[in-house]
Amino acid sequence: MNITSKSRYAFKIMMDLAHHSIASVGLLDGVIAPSSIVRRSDIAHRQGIPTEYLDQIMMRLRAANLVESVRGRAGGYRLGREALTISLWDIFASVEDNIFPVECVGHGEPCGFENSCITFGPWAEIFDSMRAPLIRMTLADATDKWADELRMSPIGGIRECRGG
Amino acid sequence: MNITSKSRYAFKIMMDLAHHSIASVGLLDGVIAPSSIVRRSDIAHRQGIPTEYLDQIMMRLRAANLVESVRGRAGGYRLGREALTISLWDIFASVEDNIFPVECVGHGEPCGFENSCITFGPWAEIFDSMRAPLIRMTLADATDKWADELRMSPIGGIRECRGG
DNA sequence: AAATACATTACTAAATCGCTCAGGTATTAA
DNA sequence: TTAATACCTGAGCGATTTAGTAATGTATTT
Repeated sequence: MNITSKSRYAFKIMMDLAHHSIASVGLLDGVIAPSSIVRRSDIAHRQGIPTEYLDQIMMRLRAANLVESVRGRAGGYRLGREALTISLWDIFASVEDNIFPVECVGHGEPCGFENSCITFGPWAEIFDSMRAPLIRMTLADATDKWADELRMSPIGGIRECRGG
Repeated sequence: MNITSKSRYAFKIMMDLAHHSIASVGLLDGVIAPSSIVRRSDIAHRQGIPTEYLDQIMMRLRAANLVESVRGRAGGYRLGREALTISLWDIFASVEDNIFPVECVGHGEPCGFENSCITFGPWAEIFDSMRAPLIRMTLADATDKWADELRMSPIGGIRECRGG
């Protein structure tokens, strides 16, 4: 399962958006207000992502309907649907080019050696079992479980953190 | 979880050795005969791995005690311990340089932004949950479950299969 | 119309991957 | 003893991918 910086950044972006969606929920009793729009430059600054690189990642997230964009002067981004319905697999798969490092799994292109390859059978099960927890864990899970860590300062941020 | 061709080859190698270990089991009633020694050139030929590249992978597998080598004219390799005690995680981790694509997980080196990083918490759980099935699945599981696919012709093999 | 946002394509330096090459050491059958 | 065959090690290299820049264009709002 190939997870590159695109996935790391995409995850940060979605967590940032989810955090700001939460902040705008429940303004009226029982009413979910529309998620507030977050400027891309704010996300880029807070999460330490080069703005132009963030654009490329946003393009993919948008193509997968994971985010919605609002153009114009007061534009920005918001979540494309509820955080509860967005899995980490959705996020990673939408931005990675080759999330399956084994050709015979995923693309569906037969390599022609299915019957003689000693490891053809196992790989499908291996990736299924690795993908399962990613499908199970949602963006809402992540924001809820690590809510304490979501205290993002409006300025500053975490530019130098190359990990998460 | 980075899985490159080193893992793919290593998996093939271990499956090949496991298959030939099985073949030498039970020669005497209730007695496990020592695993037969498999020549590296045979493995390379059967599994379609460049011999010199196989050497490098074998070096790592040996360092992790996943294989034993026997030097000399009739030398070769055999499993370092029972297939039942070798997990896929053991195999992949032994040959991959950067199996964790996120720096703050695995190496234990703090990046210094643990308290402000929005995704620091989730990554540890994500990788734990992806690693778990790899730890759970053993080489013996793979050989048992896909025993039908283990009919390896002594000559020929599966050189061209780039996937598994 | 100016400001600010998003959209898109092309390009590139650096790192990694997959593999080759060259040479070495150890062991044993004959 | 010696030839044969195995394993061991490090350097190097082209192709690919990654991560990020740059330049330019389009859309919307104040």
